[in-house]
Amino acid sequence: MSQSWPIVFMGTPAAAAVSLERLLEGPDPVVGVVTQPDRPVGRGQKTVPAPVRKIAESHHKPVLTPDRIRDPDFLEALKHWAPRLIVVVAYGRILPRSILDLPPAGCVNVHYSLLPKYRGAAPVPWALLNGEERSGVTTMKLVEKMDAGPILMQEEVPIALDETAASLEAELNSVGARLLSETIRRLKEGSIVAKPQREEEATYAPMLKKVDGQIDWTQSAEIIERRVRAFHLWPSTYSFWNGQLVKVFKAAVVGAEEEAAAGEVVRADRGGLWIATGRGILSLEEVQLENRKRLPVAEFLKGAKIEKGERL
RNA sequence: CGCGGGGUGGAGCAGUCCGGUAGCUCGCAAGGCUCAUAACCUUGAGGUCGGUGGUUCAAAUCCACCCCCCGCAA
Repeated sequence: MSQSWPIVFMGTPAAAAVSLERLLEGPDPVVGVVTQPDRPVGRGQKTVPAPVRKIAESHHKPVLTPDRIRDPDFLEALKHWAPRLIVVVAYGRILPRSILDLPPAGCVNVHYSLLPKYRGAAPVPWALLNGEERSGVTTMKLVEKMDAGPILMQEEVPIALDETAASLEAELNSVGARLLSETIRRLKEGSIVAKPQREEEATYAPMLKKVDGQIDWTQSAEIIERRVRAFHLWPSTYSFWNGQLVKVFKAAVVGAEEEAAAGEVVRADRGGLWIATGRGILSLEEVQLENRKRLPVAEFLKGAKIEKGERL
């Protein structure tokens, strides 16, 4: 009954690449892909193509990487592709009205939260940081205001007690890819009624900064442990010892009491590496010293002469 | 040419500046103590010190090049 819809995909990071791969399986043709220009990345400032670009090129799809989203030449090229629908997943830029209005079926966005909660750039870490019990994926129609468009479909994902940003994002990637193709299928058959978001319930998940990862030991052990899981992918949770950067990749709240100042080492032996916090004790379980490998704390303690009473 | 750190017995590290018989905390093996133990005591096995070349009477250590790993940055 419904014919196939030519689709243009816009996205950049690995999370978006998962959705793109799913779309490439059909049934609708991906007629073009838009992603951010390659940028110098990593040690030695090598220029590496964005994940979405790699996928697109391996499928021999035309790719555009406009420096400026309002570039007239880019808009012309987009029109030339004549998409019926544009799919946007973590493209990294706000789209102007000229693009939103271009495809007859509009623009669909995939967002990793249960909108209207956690609008913005970093919904995954913020959900973990706040100790949420569930997250999810929402597909919506794009409007000019960020993540505020009417909801098409939504699916919940429970958050485990030991969930990290990495594990949750992986889960949301696969749910998101599936929900996206489901959303397109139902859009084509006209069986979705877009539901406006309840503005009064909106919350925001702003982009993280590097310094957000630095541990404030006066916070409670429980909160710090959440930060470790929330910032697992980026910016990672860190502190300093002897002037050296120490990243914490895994930690646990210890059910014990100890008289010590926040940030003081209260134990560093076979039993583990325990640090006093503003409330409770945090056991560091996987750490990485600057320039060193990431190690289980038992290994770390064999080489590092860290002792009770020192401060982080 | 973005900045910087590191590769030393199975693991994590010290030793490198000021060349000269390889050390620490563990692990492993055997024995001992113990009701017992991840505890303690003895003894032991295990290393061409990332690779190649150079300097030197002598190189983990100095010089050159190469390989691999990592922190910052993005």
